Amino acid sequence: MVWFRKGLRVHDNPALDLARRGAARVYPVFVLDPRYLRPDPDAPSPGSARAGVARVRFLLESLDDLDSRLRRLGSRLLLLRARDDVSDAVCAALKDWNIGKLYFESDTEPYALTRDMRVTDFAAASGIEVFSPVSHTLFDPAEIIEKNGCRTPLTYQSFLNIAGEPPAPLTEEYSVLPPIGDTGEYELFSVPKLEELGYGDISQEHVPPFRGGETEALKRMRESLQDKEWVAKFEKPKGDPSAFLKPATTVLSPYLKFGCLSSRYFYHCIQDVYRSTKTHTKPPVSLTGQLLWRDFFYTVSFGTPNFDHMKGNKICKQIPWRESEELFVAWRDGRTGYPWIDAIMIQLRKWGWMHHLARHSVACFLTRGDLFIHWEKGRDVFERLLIDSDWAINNGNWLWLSCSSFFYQYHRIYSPISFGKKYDPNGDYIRHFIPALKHMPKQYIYEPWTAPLSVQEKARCIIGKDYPKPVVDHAAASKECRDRMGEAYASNRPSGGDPVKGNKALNSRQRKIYEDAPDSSKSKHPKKSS
DNA sequence: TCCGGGTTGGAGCC
DNA sequence: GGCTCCAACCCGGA
Repeated sequence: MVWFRKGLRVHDNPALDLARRGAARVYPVFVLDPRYLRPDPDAPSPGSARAGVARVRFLLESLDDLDSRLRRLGSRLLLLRARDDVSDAVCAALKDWNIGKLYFESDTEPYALTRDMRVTDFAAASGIEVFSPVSHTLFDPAEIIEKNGCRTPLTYQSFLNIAGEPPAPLTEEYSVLPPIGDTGEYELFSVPKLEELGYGDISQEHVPPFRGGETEALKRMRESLQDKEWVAKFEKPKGDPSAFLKPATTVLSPYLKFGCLSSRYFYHCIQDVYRSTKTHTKPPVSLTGQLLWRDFFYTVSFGTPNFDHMKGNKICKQIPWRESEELFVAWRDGRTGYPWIDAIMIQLRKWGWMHHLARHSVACFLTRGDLFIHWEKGRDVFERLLIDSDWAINNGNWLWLSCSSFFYQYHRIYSPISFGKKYDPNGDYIRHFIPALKHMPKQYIYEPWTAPLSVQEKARCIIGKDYPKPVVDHAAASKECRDRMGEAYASNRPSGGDPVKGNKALNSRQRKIYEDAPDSSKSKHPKKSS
């Protein structure tokens, strides 16, 4: 049996390749997970508690495509439906079909580790051999950590220093797979339509411009790599987050997330392009650098207990984030009154994808920039709605953007007004995703509350009625956030609670008293005074 | 203990 | 578009 979970592809699929070499009959299985798919009527948008309909749609398209590709090779996808736990369904099929060898791609996410452990325990007890190759990432996270003296690398550079060159992908193409075995009494489902999954009326839901599946992934990759100069000059931080008709990146992330595209194959193809150009950019900003970032976050997340939480997470700054359901919901639903922020959140809701820097803008705004709301709240929204949502990368970037880990320059705050304006002064991106602002003149489109009433009337958009007033004043809110971050950092300093050391840092209360003192401005380094 | 480096800030200047 | 300054963070290596 080949058990598909991620890795929804035929190319560079070591689990599938090992299975076809090792058996006369192969059962390619995918189990629909009710924990992932069960409709949640209380969710803020159609879908399950874990996934919005855009990502469910992408998954179903990917399964459909995988099934067609397997059928072309004389096989097919055997789709099972778990009643509750996926591992139970796999174990039942292993037993009922009398399987001798089980192959699946290794998955390092906590949910997957628990699920897979149940299956491997059952297999061991039943005398079933298990093969679980690493092929979702360039490297094996466990191996990287071991090479680093059993310490998890916590900076990109230290990760690069030990990573080296990734293994080559499997490139052998084959025209036939062993046929499927006897499935006995099992009812074989075809891939369901989204409409059949019980998400209610989804006819009004926007269909994202990205279609799931390996076929689409390979096509998209080839199109991206065709422009060799673009590939060679790619610098991630220089991309335009407001570009939506033709995004500034490859938008291969959803395909990498589901494994429709092999990261090793993609890396290999980029290297091919580099060989044909005189010069090319390098990590961290280059295209290969992006794949290495992905592996970096997979490695750190694997080596860090409670990576997806602030509490109990050793690498995460403990910050007293503020509770505000009202502000949180305004952010989540694209009603902050800052058009740049709201347009991005609406793009997320509709497309399940936004440019990386757009994600930065809204993540900074929610956390350390303006609202001072917990990054875990934002993480949950992204995790549910993004079609490329990936546990390691999503959590890693929320830690980054909230200045909780990896990145600490909390005084660098994205302006919800000027950051978008420098890429898109006319506000076309905003006009596209927020129709209410379509006729707002460009000089007011990023700050519509400053438009005179006559202008608002002419644009048929009254602020406070047709489009919300800003929920906070950015200048004041960001100043307050900076102060709060400074206090939180002071409390996090290891020497903060140790009275023995002479150079102890001031805790937040002491610091406040110190800074309120009349002549505090004379010393630039209060923490050094003893 | 010091110093250089850190994928992606903003504002003002040329 | 690129430079500098702003105010100042943490980490890793020496």
